[in-house]
Amino acid sequence: MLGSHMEVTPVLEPCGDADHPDCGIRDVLDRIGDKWSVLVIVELASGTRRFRELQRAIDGISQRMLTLTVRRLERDGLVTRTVYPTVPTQVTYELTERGSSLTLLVKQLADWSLEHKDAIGTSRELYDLQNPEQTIR
Amino acid sequence: MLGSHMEVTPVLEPCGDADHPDCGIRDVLDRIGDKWSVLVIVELASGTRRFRELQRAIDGISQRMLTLTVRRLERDGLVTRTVYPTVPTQVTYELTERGSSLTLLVKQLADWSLEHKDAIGTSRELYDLQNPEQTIR
DNA sequence: CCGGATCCACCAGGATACTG
DNA sequence: CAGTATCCTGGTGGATCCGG
Repeated sequence: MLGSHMEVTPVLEPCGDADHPDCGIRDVLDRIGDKWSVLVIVELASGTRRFRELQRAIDGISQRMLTLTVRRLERDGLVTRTVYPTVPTQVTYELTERGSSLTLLVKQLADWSLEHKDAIGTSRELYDLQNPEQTIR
Repeated sequence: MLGSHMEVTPVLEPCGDADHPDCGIRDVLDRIGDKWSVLVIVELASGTRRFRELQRAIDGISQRMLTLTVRRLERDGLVTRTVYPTVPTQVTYELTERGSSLTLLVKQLADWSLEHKDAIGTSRELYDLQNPEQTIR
């Protein structure tokens, strides 16, 4: 304990430097940090959905991005894709158990956000007021 | 309960559509879903850090991105920035209480990732094997 | 040491048209 | 209905140089 600065309770392991190149956090964020993945997961958390149902449920998502998003989730084993040989084609998506375990995390995120949303908004207004002509955003 | 498909326990509220435009999850992800924010938060979770210390601790981050990242965190009230009128300038960054509350979330993310990392890797290999010539990633 | 200012490359993601 | 194929643009982030 001869360090030059105060250390606090190390709830988190160091990561991100050359010695500890990967604490795993970036993995999750690369998976759910994109624009649509969480919304798909949230929707599927309510039950099995067809392609069109997902697209209608998620406002603003393009056909292309829904396809890409759902493919990646399938590749990671977070959702299953079931094709029924009907005509026209019918495809359903469902969370796997692994995917369901993610919904718990997502709920934590949502709770934290709702809890601090207002305060953060206030902080931003104050910051922008005290720092005019800033390009931060 | 006359719906056409099975519903599961609604641990998560619906969100993302026009009726429920915002469940708040995107807010958090816009804040910590970027390339560097979490790493900065993780590093600051161990204690106060100077600008150079942060840059050395976080492998690969450019000066510009560290500045931008830390500014955004400051704007949101997640870190405090303290300037000491020495020469050359000395600046320290520290997590606020709000920022510290985020480290709990980040830890959940890291735990989930480490727990499922291997299985996801296996799923991907299997998927890529069964679906050659794919542009998914 | 701590940045700000510029320039630039890349790619996530939108729009559109077409197919089984 | 459930995609695939193309084209195109805005923004993220890297590299570099400069200044207090």
